Amino acid sequence: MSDNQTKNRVTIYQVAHQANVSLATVSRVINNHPNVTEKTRQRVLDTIKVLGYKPSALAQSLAKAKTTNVGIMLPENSYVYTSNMLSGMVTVAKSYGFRSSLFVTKRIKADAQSQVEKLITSHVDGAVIYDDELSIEELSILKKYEVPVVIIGHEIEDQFTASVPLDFKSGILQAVDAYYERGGREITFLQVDSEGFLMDELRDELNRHCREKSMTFSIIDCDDSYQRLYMDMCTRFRNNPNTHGYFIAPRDSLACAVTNAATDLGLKVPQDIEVLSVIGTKYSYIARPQISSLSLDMFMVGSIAMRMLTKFMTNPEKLKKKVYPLKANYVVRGSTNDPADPTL
Amino acid sequence: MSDNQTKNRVTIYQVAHQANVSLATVSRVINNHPNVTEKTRQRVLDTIKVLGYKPSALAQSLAKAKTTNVGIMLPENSYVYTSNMLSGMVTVAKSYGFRSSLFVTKRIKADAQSQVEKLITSHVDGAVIYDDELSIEELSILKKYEVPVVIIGHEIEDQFTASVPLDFKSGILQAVDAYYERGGREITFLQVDSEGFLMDELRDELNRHCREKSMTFSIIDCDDSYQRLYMDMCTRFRNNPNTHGYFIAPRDSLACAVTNAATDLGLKVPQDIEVLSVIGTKYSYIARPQISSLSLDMFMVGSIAMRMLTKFMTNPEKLKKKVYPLKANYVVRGSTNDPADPTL
DNA sequence: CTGTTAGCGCATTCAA
DNA sequence: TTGAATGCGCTAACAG
Repeated sequence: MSDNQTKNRVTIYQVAHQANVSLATVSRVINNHPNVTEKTRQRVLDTIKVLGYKPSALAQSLAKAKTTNVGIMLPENSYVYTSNMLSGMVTVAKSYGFRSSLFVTKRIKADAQSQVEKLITSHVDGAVIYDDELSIEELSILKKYEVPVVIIGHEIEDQFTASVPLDFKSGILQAVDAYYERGGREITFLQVDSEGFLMDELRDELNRHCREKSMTFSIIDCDDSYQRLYMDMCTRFRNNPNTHGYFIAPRDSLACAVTNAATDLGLKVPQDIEVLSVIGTKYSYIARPQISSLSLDMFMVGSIAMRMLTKFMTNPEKLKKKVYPLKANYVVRGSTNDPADPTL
Repeated sequence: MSDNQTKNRVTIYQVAHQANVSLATVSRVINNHPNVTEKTRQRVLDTIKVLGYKPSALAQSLAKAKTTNVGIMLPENSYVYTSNMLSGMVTVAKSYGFRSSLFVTKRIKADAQSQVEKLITSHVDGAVIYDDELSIEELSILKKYEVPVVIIGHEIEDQFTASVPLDFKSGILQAVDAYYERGGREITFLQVDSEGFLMDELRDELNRHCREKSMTFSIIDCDDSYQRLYMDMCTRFRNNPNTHGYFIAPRDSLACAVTNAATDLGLKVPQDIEVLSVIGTKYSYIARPQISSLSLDMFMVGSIAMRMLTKFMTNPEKLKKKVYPLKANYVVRGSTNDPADPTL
């Protein structure tokens, strides 16, 4: 089976021979070059069909020094929002005629780096990267190979790098300030091990902000698992029946772990405790109580990033805005005490 | 930018020249061939490092007629369970040294076919396919190119095809029978437009089964959207305040649309209506009330399929079981009236 | 142990 | 309009 690629693959030579033309002509037909008689073009097209010839993207890429292949780099753990993002990227890439190669990275720097190398050896024409572990250094390898890259999450910009920074910060601060306004002083941040530095930055910023306003800011370290967090919160609430405060969870499922644990132990949400999910998905409004969250359509984020990349690859000078910041909106739902949002 | 691949790419020639050896020797070093002096090996390794040489997977693949590239084919719409499956596939592929190319298909036959062609032109060494639109015919093209394929969802087996059939049927029937035993007679099936024939088969089987037991079996056509289904169910329940019966939804989010609409309009779940989700994910137990569902770890499904593929590609005779059926377990939760499951 | 050579399948000059 | 020749970057015999 190791030779399955060659055994039965019809090559351009066979087509040429069968159609009584040179392989150059076949190549011209394949690539829609003008200088071919309609007659011979038809003949070639026919034998292509008869032989079931499919050009080898491999050989084409090698000869053209172009792959029509884009790389997509994502953290290994798959969440609803990353899969939405991925979906957006792949859909757009496909519509522009690009194939998508997926590179997943563990939350370890060495792995991220090795994936960047694979990106290079894979000869992708460009890449969209959403990976918190990757610093600018790692990405500089890519620059050397002059492969256009779009970074999601950070603001980076140079000759071969564009970016789609994501702003969750202002939305969070808005939510926290609203909480402060109505008298709240107690913030609890659920910290998952190595969520990436997007979330780390958020935590630090939040910490600073709370300090300024002299609110208490505590951190709960937790696993990235609904079940375990649910258990932990249950024991927590059981040991401390009059818990109150404002809980901030990185994602819907973890936010639900908090609301469910609270509800199941007789605490009222949002009367006793309030809960906010940083990255909201549709499960924000499917859950009961619905979760107040920051809303940003990650499918759209992925689409935009990939659209930027295609422009970047084919027409770099046309890409005016190399930085396209996106902001997540704070959407008030039932898990916080904010005055009801009239838009709901 | 169109020439970015060649411009700065260090080739094997440059390394050979710099290290004062022939390109064959460099190739040997790269591929860990034994017959190289430790001294020259080091010299080559050093200059590789200095020059920052990265072998071109493209040229390698062309020369070796092997790509170490696997194709993954999935429907375009991304659900939690497909992304879990994808995650499992990619993780395993990576651990075996394969890169993953993603091919997404619209729910249209022509598109599925064109993606199969891309699979061929892409020179993947093998592919895992989960796509309900693809019949055996379409897949036969792959056979001609002798590319090993693992199909998820259907039972197919021949020289170049293995499969991981998924059995949701027996679980569903078990649930429905239990409903029958406790006196229930009214089944309602939520049918999403072109969910694929996995779900279609299930519906037909269910219909037959209900007919046999003289239960009523009605179908509600609905969109693939939580929000719209929620609205539809709301008006339905409003117009019909004493609705009862057993609702079967294809996925958690749609099942939640039913339970939420019911609950929000004062109906009790599971006292008034019961709800079952066919493909259950963690949102089955995150939602309130929790959703009874068929449970099958799709990450595992993806992992298994990909592991089969790697065996299939490298050592086809070693793959004893070319069909590896997986069965989804019926897990009782709060949305149905089954006697409580002691395992919970 | 190392170098020479001939492809892999195709695009693209340059002649004809 | 077409064909012959060359090369993309690398591997794999085959010599030496």
